[in-house]
Amino acid sequence: MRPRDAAATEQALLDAARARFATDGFDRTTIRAVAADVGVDAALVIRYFGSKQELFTRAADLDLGLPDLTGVRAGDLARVLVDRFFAVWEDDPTFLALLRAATTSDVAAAAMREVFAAQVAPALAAVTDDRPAERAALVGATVLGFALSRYVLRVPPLVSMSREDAQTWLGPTLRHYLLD
Amino acid sequence: MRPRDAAATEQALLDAARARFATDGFDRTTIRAVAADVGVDAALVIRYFGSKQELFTRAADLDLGLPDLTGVRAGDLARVLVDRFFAVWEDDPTFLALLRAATTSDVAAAAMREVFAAQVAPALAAVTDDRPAERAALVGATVLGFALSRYVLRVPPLVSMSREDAQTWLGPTLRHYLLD
DNA sequence: CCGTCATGTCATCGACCGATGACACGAGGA
DNA sequence: TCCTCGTGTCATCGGTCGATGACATGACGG
Repeated sequence: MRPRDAAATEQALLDAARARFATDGFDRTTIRAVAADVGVDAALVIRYFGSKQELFTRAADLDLGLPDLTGVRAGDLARVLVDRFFAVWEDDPTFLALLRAATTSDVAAAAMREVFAAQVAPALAAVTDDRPAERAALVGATVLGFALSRYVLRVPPLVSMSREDAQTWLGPTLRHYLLD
Repeated sequence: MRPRDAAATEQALLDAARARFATDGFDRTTIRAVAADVGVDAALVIRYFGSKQELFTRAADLDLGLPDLTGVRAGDLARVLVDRFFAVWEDDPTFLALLRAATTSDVAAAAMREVFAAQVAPALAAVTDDRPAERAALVGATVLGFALSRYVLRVPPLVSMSREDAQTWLGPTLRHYLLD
């Protein structure tokens, strides 16, 4: 029996929503399904979050956890970034939810740009001061393209690629965008 | 007054559907809207294509027009590929429609994989015979990430990037994936 | 033991969508 | 001229969704 605990219920709804948004995208995710996953009535979701859009905004709040790259040696950059990549994409459905939603929702696309502007660009600015926004965007595009192909499109050679191989392939690309 | 020409009407519906799918994605595109764009009744769309899914499949049939890369010098590879990139993404809404749909539809994702397998991989196999599938997938991921960031997410530094700059940035990456 | 309020449910609304089948129109041939 | 058939329309169905507001329930304090 679920205890009558609003905070816990709200958290459970956010978790369920993240999972649904990640696998189904924004449009195909229904408030009814999220509520059913948690075992409550759909009306409760609206009561807590006001609207489906607001539920998404709350569920897709994202922290990439990028470390301070100041002083990281050039040779270690790729390893650090690719490690973060796998942590963010494989251990947490949030980014996948955001990506799936961003292709059909302006609000989600704006949220994604905000992640770049607030987290990626500042972190990478510690590595270079030549056209940092452009370089950060290219790194972002690289990461998104790899994630899209591997986790969404499921292109076979990328699905089965080991983390080490990913490191080996992506490393020189990331270094090129950041340092060349 | 539209002449009563089934073939022309069907073609107009396919064009309108491509445009709608490209901007709105699969779910938000309605048969009613496509029909209204052409000026016919929604029932006619169903009569011609059977279902919305089938309409999409017909509309998203895609030809990348990749040239034969045999004998293209390494220094020219990037230019050729980036040229094709812009032709495919900026002059034709088909790929954008496929990309938007692929993030929320297994059928569209499968269609995208098919494009890789049938067009990208064979074309790039002419350049290398060391792990060609892996290399082609990485090139594809690069291209998709750039397109996603530029045309869908509209990340500012990429939106305003000139073709020449795109060439300069992406060139070494593509060469790395194809030749290193 | 009772009342209150937070927590959660139920019934329902209005809108929209994909799809169906019957019907209208109009050009071209017998 | 009239009939036929290709082309397109109309009315409608069944279903789903987000959202709303009234109502139920149960824990906790007095």
